[in-house]
Amino acid sequence: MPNDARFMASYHALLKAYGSQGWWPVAGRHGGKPEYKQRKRLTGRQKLEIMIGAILTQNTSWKNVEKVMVQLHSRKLIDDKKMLVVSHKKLAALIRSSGYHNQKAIKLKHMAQFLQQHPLRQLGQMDVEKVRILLLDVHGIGPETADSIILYALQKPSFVIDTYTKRIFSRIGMCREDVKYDLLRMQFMDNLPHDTILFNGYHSLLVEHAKQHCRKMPLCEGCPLLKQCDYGRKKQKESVSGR
DNA sequence: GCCCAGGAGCCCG
DNA sequence: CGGGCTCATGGG
Repeated sequence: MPNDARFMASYHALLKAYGSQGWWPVAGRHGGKPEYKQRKRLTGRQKLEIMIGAILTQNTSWKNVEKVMVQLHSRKLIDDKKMLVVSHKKLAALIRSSGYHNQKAIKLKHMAQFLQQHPLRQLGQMDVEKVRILLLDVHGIGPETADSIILYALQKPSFVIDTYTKRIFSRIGMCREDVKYDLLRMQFMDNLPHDTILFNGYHSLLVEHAKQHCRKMPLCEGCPLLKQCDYGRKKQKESVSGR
């Protein structure tokens, strides 16, 4: 299969425009306000925090999740065993502001249960695709959540596809709008070196780009991907030919 | 009030 | 397999 240089080219264009975007927001070890920090090693608690955040942020803005994370910290609930003990009612009430709280409370418990059978230490030693299969088997963990956990918590190279990634790459003409998750993921992984830092940085840049320019209603002015974007070029042409 | 936000499960043909 | 529905809160 030929190597498609456009994947790397888009990365460099985004990096140049937005700069290095850092990692998943992880609270400092004293709890408190989450901040973007580049860490070489993560503690087990930080990994668990990322896994919890990955579930809570499903179809939800991170802003809404932040408040919940502070709550969970102060109740000392960033702990898989405690999460299994606390009642569904109490847990759901605590995570209320992240939305879908009833479903997410169930999902968190399933994940905590999963960690009893497969502790982080064990997952850390496994091959990416193998962990992925295990994670996908957990109720509440779909493909994006699984890849987020693998990439950001386990720090292994699994490319995360989200609505932003699909939106950006379908607009620039590199995939269909309704592309299947696993297909787009494979395209990224077939055309990029499998490097955690790269996958992490790339995905973070896509998030930033989707917020700044490639919104649902796109702001094409000053877009760093304009030159490689079908949609942007088409729009430019229209404005030149009058209207 | 409306729209949207870093999805996933379930049900049904 | 794939489309359609449901789950819920908070910010712009």
